[in-house]
Amino acid sequence: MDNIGEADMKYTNQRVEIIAFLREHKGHPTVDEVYDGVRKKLTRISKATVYKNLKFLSQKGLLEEVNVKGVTRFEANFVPHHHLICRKCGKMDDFQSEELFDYSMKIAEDIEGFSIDSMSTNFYGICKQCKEDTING
Amino acid sequence: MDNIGEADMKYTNQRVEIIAFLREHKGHPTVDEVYDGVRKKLTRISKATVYKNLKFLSQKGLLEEVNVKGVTRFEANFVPHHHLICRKCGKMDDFQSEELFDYSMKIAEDIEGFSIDSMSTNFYGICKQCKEDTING
DNA sequence: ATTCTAAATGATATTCATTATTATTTAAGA
DNA sequence: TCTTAAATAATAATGAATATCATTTAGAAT
Repeated sequence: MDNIGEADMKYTNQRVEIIAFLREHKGHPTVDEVYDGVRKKLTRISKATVYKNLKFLSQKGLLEEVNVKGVTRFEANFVPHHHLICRKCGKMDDFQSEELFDYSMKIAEDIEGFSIDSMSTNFYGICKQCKEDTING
Repeated sequence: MDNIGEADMKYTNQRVEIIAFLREHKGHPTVDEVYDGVRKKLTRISKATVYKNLKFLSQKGLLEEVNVKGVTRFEANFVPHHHLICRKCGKMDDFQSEELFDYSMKIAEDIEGFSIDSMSTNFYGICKQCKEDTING
């Protein structure tokens, strides 16, 4: 079995496939996208199982839940990273910057009343595709 | 009438009160909290009107919509700021740092394919209250 | 001030993402 | 292999958010 963590839980095919799918698809899939993807390998999986496991695995710290424009998405990328979010289409890309991470965490040291353990920056703007769409009508 | 922007729209009592409420309550209220608050002044306001206006005013750029732990919240704070988010209770506090804003936007200049116009940092950790609750049982 | 009308509201119905329920199945330890 | 708590599949239930539509109103025109 592929090691997907040491948490106290059963390593069912459903969980293994859900995590594998998210590791192969970095584009912050929605529940339905995970469901459709995993169903190619486990044709009989229930959508309720996908919902329960995405929530369960997020609580266990094996996944991360994000929300853009009211849509819930999931990712399994645990290298500290930031997000580029398009105001128009809602697309969310990852963006790596150790420099920004380090700087931000240093700022966080001075914050009182909150024990900060991680951070992530959201950059907002318009993606290349949407800009082109606007120009071309 | 208090100036709440120059957008092309009717300045109804409902909209004025919703914006006023959010300016007086910086704690990122939920739809229900806005509804309960505004109802003290406009007892006959419909919750559908609150929903419609929160969405409408967000699209007009007069409010901002945020999501924590699957709960939608709104704010009217347009001074650039960051968020302190408690992993346990979901509380979201604002945190100001012009320094961090400037640094991040400078990093953003080098990003290609996205025209960045704003940013906000989310810091994750445990708030004072939750830490005390953990210690005291 | 009065009239006019597109826009907004209130009340309610509807939608649909998410959660709960429950009988059945299964992972993993004895 | 046996045992059992945990997980799954199928489906029902919930509830946040949206749509519908008759009524009202902000703001412009007369």
